[in-house]
Amino acid sequence: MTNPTRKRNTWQREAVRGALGADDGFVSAQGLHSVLRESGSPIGLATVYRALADLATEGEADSLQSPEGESLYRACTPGQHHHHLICRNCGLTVEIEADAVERWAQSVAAEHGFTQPNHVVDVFGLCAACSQAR
Amino acid sequence: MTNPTRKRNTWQREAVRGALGADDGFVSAQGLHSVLRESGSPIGLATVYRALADLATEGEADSLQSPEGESLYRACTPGQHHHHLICRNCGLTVEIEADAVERWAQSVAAEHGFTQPNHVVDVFGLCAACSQAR
DNA sequence: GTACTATTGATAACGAATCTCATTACCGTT
DNA sequence: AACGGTAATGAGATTCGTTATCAATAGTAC
Repeated sequence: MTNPTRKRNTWQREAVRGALGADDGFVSAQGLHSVLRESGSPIGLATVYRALADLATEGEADSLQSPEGESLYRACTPGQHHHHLICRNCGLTVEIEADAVERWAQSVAAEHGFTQPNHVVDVFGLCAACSQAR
Repeated sequence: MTNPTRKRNTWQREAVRGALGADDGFVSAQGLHSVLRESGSPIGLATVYRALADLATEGEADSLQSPEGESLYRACTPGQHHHHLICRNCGLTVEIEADAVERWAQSVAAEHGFTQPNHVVDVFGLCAACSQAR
């Protein structure tokens, strides 16, 4: 049946995946682009945006909006649904489990007749280090 | 001591407050501006942005980011901390209590040494009506 | 190698939100 | 009721993150 080509492997996508995995916090598309360029890669900005969007829809990356409205991305272990504890000063991120919250969101949605709940649960704060530095 | 003037009452602010209270879902600044203009008000867009930002900091309005990154506002009863269940199709909003989630956010932040937790807990879904319409 | 076409990337376009600054008008004071 | 200091307004310009355009490039199947 000559498997129809659906996705091609390019060094650009690998570069984005690699750079995303190398960072342990949330990064913006522009930030990631800068990092890649500074490390010598001639990758284009639009490509970084596209790669990140793809990774996010494929479940290989988590995405969220910073309080300022920027889209931020972070590599994650696929298949796992989890939330984050993020330092609003240095960007340090801790993955947190929230089974209880999952169930709560589901039930609260169902209670009011809502379907396809898509919850946003993230905690921004100051990490221990940044707290002390003040 | 001739109490120094700090805030002035203008019909523009009242108009924004009124329009915000008249809507029972979350609205964008631009949306609210359109509504006001269509109802004959010559209010300016920048003023709507400023009024909404003020209302939000004064605790008279809740604000959140839509999944698309837009800032949305909604009138709320001051002093009460609550979260929302929002229809991503029609904007219908239900205020939900989440004491359990409050405590969870606090404790999870403390567990990891984070201070000043500022959690974002909102559930987007399809309301009963919009679910049926599909 | 060749052909087909998904992907790339420089740049233009878009849109939400903010800034500028001259004008307006609120409000305490006279 | 008029005055004056100044907060507030608003039209337009500006910023900045993100997406669209489209010709050129480069995977992949054959």
